[in-house]
Amino acid sequence: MATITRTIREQVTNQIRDDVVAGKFPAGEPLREAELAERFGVSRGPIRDAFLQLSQEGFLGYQANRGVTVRKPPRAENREFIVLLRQQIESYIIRRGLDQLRNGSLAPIKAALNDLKSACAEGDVTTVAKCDMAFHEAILVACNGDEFLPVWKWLCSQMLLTYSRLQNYQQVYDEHVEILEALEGGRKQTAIAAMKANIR
Amino acid sequence: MATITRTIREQVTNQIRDDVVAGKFPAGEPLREAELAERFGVSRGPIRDAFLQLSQEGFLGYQANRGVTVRKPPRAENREFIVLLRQQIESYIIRRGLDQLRNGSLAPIKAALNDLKSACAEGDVTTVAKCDMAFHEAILVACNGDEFLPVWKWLCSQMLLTYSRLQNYQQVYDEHVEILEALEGGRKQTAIAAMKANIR
DNA sequence: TAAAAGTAGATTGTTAACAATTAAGAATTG
DNA sequence: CAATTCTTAATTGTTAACAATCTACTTTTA
Repeated sequence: MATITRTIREQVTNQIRDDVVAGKFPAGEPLREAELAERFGVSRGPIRDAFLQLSQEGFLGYQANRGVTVRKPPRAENREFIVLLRQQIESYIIRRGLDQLRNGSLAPIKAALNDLKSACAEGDVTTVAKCDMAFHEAILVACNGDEFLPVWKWLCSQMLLTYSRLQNYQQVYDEHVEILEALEGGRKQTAIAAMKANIR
Repeated sequence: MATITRTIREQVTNQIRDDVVAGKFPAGEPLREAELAERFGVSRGPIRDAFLQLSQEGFLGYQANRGVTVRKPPRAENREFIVLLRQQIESYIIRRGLDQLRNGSLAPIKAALNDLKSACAEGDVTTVAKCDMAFHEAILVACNGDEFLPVWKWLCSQMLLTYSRLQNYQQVYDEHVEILEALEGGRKQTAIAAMKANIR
């Protein structure tokens, strides 16, 4: 996945996020600073920072003086609406930014697709989910959509809390190939349609 | 405004957010931990936490080892889209949650409206902006929309970075009265329409 | 002179000790 | 016995010292 992490806070944040997505912590149970600090072999500082950030991202719930807990996934009706919002954001960014997309900027997207291919072959749900998001994020960045990354990430977090995706990894991969090809050919409407179909 | 703050991190976060909204820091200029720590008479810890949170909220931009800066407001075209998203979220929450709204839950909304009235009389843009948002937030909470608060707040932050609202405070207040009356009467469509007209 | 390498100061990142708060059970009181 | 008040252990919040990193400037070198 080639994620460069400058600080140990980022490492810890990424690790905890992955663990939450992987369902390693029971939803509702509190996460203890000291416990995780010991597990990672660091002080409580970076752990606290990670908790704070992941609360903002929507994975954890925070209460003053009472710590954090894993958030429960959104109710089905709300999830539908969240999916809709995410579709709209990605559509908007492609519609507005695809034209400025240089050929060189396709490289990160292709790399993300490649990671996704490996993950699908591997067959690990969590990794597939991560690579799936990374692919979409690469598109957003390439289309100058950085401004929307925080909202987009929040929406993704809520979707990831119930990533009950089809088991057919081949199809997951194929859908993304379709998106990339449309982007590459500059076929804006096709790309948007393929992207919408993929987000669910 | 009656905002209870348990920890000094919350106090500091709120204060800095207000100052950013009030335009007290020039956009692009870095904010220094030590400087603000001294100004508030606290250590750097809570300041760092505040920086981290406000970065997530969209007010500040963060770079590892290089601190934070005030974010530039979104470009006009993006702002339009942000407004659209916020309208959709508030519409959705009212549509889905107004029916369950007990009469007792109207109290916080009325209180917020009262605060807004004072702020409009006072005539301070920043306070009006804050009370405006507080009113909408009260509605979202009353309609069980807590789940969406983080995204909603992010969208608001981006709007607040360019709060170039009409100078007519009387109209601002009147628009909100209209919303409350529709809610009170259970006229869902009217409430949604009034709310959409108010968000811009 | 221009580019590269080194250096000092400023700034952020991390740690560990200390303070404040919370939660749960024991003791007390009516 | 039920409700309330203490007490204590666990946990989070805050602080200040220390470490790592970056920035701008100076020095070196071709």
